Amino acid sequence: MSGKERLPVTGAQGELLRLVATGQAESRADLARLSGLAASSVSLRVEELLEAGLLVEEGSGTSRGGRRPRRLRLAPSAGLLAVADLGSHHVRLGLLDLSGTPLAVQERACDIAAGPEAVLDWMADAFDDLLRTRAPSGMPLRGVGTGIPGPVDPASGRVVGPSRMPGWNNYPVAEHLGARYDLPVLVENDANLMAVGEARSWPGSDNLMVLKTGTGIGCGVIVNGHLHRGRGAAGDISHVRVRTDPSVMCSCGHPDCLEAYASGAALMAALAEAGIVVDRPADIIGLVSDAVPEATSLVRGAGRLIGEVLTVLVNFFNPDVIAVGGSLSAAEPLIAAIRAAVYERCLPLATRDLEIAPARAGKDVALLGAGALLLDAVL
Amino acid sequence: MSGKERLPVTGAQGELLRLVATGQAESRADLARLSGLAASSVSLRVEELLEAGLLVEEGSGTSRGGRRPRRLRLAPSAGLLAVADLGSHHVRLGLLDLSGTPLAVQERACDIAAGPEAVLDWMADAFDDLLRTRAPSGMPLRGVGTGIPGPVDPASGRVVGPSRMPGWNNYPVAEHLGARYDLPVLVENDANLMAVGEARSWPGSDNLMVLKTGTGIGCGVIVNGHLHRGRGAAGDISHVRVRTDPSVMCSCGHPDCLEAYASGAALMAALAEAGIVVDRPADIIGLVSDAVPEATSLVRGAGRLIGEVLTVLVNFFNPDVIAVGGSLSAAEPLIAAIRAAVYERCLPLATRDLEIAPARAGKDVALLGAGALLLDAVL
DNA sequence: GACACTTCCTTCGATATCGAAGATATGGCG
DNA sequence: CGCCATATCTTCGATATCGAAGGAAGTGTC
Repeated sequence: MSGKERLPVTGAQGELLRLVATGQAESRADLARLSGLAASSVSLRVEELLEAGLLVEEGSGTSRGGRRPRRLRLAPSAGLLAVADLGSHHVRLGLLDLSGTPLAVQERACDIAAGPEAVLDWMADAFDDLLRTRAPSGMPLRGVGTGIPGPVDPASGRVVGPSRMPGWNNYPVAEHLGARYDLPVLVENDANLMAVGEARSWPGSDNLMVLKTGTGIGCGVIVNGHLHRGRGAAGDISHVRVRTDPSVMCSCGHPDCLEAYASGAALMAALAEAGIVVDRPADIIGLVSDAVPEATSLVRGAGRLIGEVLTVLVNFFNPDVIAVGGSLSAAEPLIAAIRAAVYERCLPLATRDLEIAPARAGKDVALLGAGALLLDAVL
Repeated sequence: MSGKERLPVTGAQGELLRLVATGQAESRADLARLSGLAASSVSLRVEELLEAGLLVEEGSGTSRGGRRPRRLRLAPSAGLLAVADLGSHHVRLGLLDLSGTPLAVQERACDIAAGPEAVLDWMADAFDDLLRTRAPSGMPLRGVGTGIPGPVDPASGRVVGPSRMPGWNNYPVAEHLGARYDLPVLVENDANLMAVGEARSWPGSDNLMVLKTGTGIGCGVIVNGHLHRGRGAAGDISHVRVRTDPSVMCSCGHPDCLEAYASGAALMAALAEAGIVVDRPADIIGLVSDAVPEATSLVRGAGRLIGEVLTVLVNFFNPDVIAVGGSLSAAEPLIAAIRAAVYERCLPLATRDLEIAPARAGKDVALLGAGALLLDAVL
């Protein structure tokens, strides 16, 4: 994160604007309740925001037994956020309004191995392209953010020791983007962005684990409503040792990592050994739907291993929700096996109200997450 | 937690008083920096607190290159907290001033199996006794708190499904104490209190795991400077399945729990099989110091198992510090083995700045933790 | 020891927030 | 339909906070 606030708002105004943008508040009364400010102060600030053209009043909401609230919304002209989710072989790009609603999203092929400068410049060109062709004119860009498929040092916005991003190690991504856009810039691990985005689909739940099951196994953690970064690598579960019979060496140099057995890559390798060749982890879903026994059995085994790792974390962390996303999450046996392992082995107190479910937020989760985090930097 | 604020302080005053009480601030200038209030506002509030007799001005601090600050301290007459740490066979009782400094501490035998009403009434009698004999007269009691060796529902102050506290299940501890003292009452799991107390000895570290190695294995978690409770059972690591050869059934009904191998109770049982009989887990320390090979080997094995469980949690949670306390923590091989396992197996990013060390805060940690949490309810 | 510089704390007018009271709009009920 | 209860929003005087300016009490330097 870098850059400065760009919106002409003072202290309390930003707080109010954020509450409206995130959809938590729809009226002055909501704002008073959520912000803790007096109703009269809210009215004054809202008045200023209306005059500044950042908020608009639009019709009225539903009555809660008394006078109907006058509904407040973010002005469409308040601005845009440009966000991306960088994967190993493709990137998802989007324009969001300040409330985090996507105005335009597209997916393009992109080889991350081309190196940081090429990829980031290409990404920025793609942003400019989107802005030119898909954005209503006169809407200012307020922030830029991207997800990275590897560890990111949140303070510096650098990539730190990525395993599958040759040439990116220690590259100052935020700085590079900041040089092109004089705006708040967000650089964050992709699983973390997914967690932030997914968390918005679980109102009322403040502690979540969000799994990303694809080629690898990622995980983002929301504690008390906020992304937990630890020292920058928090949420990793893929290099945990699992209990298995044959010993397999993981690319990280340790034996028997979860990733070496339960990741999409590992499943594809195992299928290939059985003579079934697929291109992408997502193709495994089709095999499972078609009831190909090898695939189903492998997926179930992966779920069991993931579940066993989760037992430790569920006892320790006591989340409200474990949301399973990523390309493998559509496989029902996967989630079923995870549930079985967790519910069997964990403390009753820890699983009493625990929900283990497929992710709800759809393909744009990471973009939504980037938008949510960027909003904090912009307001 | 229940009861109301008792101190006659309004909003900002409480915040300032807390900063002084916790030792974070010693002067008006400190208060201004830490509270975010303007220096002028701080002066006004401090003036009121001085007049109310809650703060006193006492000499001057050391210069930081300019005028020396006028040192502020909590008035001794501001009040007292009565805190206890209930164990299976003994209880530690203390009186603290509002800054959390112990004025009197004592340990008494006490059988928790006598049931909640008997134990709690006995505890309250002991508090009254301490107040009568050890407290300067005229110092009002401001809050009461106790640690419980089992899970506590933080909202209701009830014990929930304890394993070694017959008769306590679902008992409303906070309510019972609240009926006797019309004051803020705190009831919390003992490992959690220990974590809160220990965290104060690690300034600058916001994410900690604090282990309590004794008869059982407890763990408290501090995330972002605050105790993480999850749904009430967070921090449990004792019923995690470990990789061992012979299968042993744990009292919880599952095979191969960490507790069944690495707890003080398990070590004592294993020593007994080798013909070495000890009374308490703490006695094992002596055996290790005397280089009794069976003891050393067992302790090292326990450390390795604990360390293996911690690898998962370190990768996931990325703490700054793992502090190891409890009666077994004085055994050097235990911590050495934990360190070895964690540093060998965890991601470099997660262990880069991780400190694994014996707990620093001494025997009164839990009492200090209770004081720290109570302070939030009192101010 | 005079001087510049730093930090601490207070004074005082400007500004932001509060809270009680009232104005406005709505649903429910006899 | 009239009236009450409820909720939303505004008005306005009281209060709390701020911030700039300045006084007080140090340190360090020549």
